Amino acid sequence: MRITIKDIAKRFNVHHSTVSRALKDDPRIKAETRDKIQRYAVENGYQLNINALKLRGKVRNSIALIVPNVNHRFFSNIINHLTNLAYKHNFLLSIYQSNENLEMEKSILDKIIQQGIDGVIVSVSDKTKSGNHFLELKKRNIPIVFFDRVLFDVDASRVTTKNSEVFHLLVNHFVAKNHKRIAHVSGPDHITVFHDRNLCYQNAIAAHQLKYKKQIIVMDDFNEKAGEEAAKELFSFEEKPDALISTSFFLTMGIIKYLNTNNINIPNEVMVAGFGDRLFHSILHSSLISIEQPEEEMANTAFQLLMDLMTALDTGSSDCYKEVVLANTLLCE
Amino acid sequence: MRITIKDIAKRFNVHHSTVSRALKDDPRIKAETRDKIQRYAVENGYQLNINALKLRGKVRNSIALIVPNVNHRFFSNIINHLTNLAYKHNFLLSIYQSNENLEMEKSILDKIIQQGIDGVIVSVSDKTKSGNHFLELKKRNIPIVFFDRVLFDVDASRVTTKNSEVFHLLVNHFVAKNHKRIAHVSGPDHITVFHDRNLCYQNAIAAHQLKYKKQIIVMDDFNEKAGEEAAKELFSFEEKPDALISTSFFLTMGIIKYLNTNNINIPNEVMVAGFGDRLFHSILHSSLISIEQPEEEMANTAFQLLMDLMTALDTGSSDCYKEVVLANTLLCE
DNA sequence: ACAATTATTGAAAACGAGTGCAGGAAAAGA
DNA sequence: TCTTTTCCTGCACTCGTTTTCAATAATTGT
Repeated sequence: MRITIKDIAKRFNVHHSTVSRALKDDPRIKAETRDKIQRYAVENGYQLNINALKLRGKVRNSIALIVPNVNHRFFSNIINHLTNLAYKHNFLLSIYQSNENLEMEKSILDKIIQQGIDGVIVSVSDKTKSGNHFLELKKRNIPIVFFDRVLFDVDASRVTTKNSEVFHLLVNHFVAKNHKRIAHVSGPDHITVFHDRNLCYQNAIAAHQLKYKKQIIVMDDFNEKAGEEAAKELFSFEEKPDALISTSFFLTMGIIKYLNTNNINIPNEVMVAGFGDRLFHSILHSSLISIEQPEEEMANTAFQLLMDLMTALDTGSSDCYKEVVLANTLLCE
Repeated sequence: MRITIKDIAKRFNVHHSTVSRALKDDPRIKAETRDKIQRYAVENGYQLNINALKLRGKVRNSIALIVPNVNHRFFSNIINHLTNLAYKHNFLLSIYQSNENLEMEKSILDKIIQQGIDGVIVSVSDKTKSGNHFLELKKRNIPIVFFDRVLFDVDASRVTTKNSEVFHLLVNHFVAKNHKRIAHVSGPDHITVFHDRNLCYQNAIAAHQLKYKKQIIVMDDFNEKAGEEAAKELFSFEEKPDALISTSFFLTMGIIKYLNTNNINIPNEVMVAGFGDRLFHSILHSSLISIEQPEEEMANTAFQLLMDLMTALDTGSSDCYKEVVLANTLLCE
């Protein structure tokens, strides 16, 4: 069974407060007493009960990371970096997956509040349109950092990426190769990342004065099947595209699958650019163009912003929410 | 700030024990009192402090899942299923990533013990050779279920898969197509899953009385680069293989990349089978053979075994550790 | 030798919630 | 009217740890 400070106290016929002090190297405790208590504690695998500390509000060492799905290179990269950061700073990073499900997201929030989490880094599900359920965190002064898919109706820090340059470069690249019928497979506007990408697509097309403008918005699951169907739809049009931009990795998978099975040549008949995963892209097809998100920088920023919010809590300063916008980059061959 | 039971008590000039009972629908509390307290609690977003309960040992609702890396289809599938199961059973599933790092694994265990986790489902890192650091969990009566990569020197339940049939079928399949120089790219024996696969490879080769037997054991990171190098080594031999079995997804990626860049035709020159991911395999190359692990069944089993261990704790029964071995399956087009 | 200081430890309250037991008030029974 | 029951609520302790304050013992200074 779990050994407590009182067990140790009983063992040496001292008061448990003495043990508490001995274990914390309090100079007031006699060296002899301190040493024997510390030795005994180590030998018997004493671990303090953090619930007792949290009850007294004396500890801040746990961070929750909530993502829609770990099964996604962008998020798993973020997880890798944040895991390392947390380890380095001696925090415990607990990861939660909302499964793109609003009810699950709410349930996770409820439960981590109960557990007494000290800070939250979150990318919301695609069903999340308002941030009401995040207000419970605010009430309890639990700092929030949104990243990638963010909400604007909650006081919190935010890290996002912008695509204005990247879409311009991309369209430039296509046009230079004489591919001017550029289509866009994306997600609905209420998800912030897609909002930006959709807008940037429109702008880039307009800036180059292209007539062709076709956008498929996938509403439900951004999976491989949806990608296949989006491609199918695009190639059922009279004017078929000769360039594709896909804003989600699994959609890209489906698109590639459709193109392969229908013997549509990449990149001669159609050039393809996708958000997501350089590695897979390079294995899948050498001429696939990648739009890369700066995951490491995002993770670093998100972590730093959370630390800032936490120290702001301690020092009592307020109005310390920050917004950081990073730029995505283009990677053609 | 966080509202407590005592705040509510003060508001209505009652004792906090009355509030506690009112919130739990204790029939002894007058309906009128109960209702107004409950209403007030809801309106003010009262959430009980689970640390107070855990301190008294009155609650069991949190499970930790520790995996080497979420960035792996097998593990992310396990995560998906376990997340759903936990949600259904009203548990909080916290996911931790050890980054294939023993020190991190230890640090995670330390911290989740502190947090007061109630049960652990774990697949150990590739650096983990002994289970000493899991004994701290045992001391505290925290039940453990190992899955996939398991340890045998710790009292715990275990879920694994076996490959004896699957390797026989696979070699059969290769031989039937007249591919008899079958090589194996795998990991070191101290990782249980690779131990089984290596053994099954040897057995299957022996059973078919094939002379060709070449095994590349990747020791460090099972990443794409290692796969590329393994393939390079295999094809530097005088007797080149005409069939490959890869036991890790990222190794397969690297192998495919090597084959593609060196214009070695799949499946004519070399047939390839890989553990991992049917979806990616099918996109990568139509003739890729997949060895599929029953993730959903594993997740279900692991969860059930953990529940069993927990109820065993409550009822005081002991010696309830179980071992479940599931079978992997072959998927050739 | 007596006061003043220092070294060392103990006692008790606090954090939030649950619960057995006690007790007062109101309602029912005699 | 008096007793008994029922209803409702309060008290006090518990969990593990920290921390302020008090208290004793030992040591130093004069």
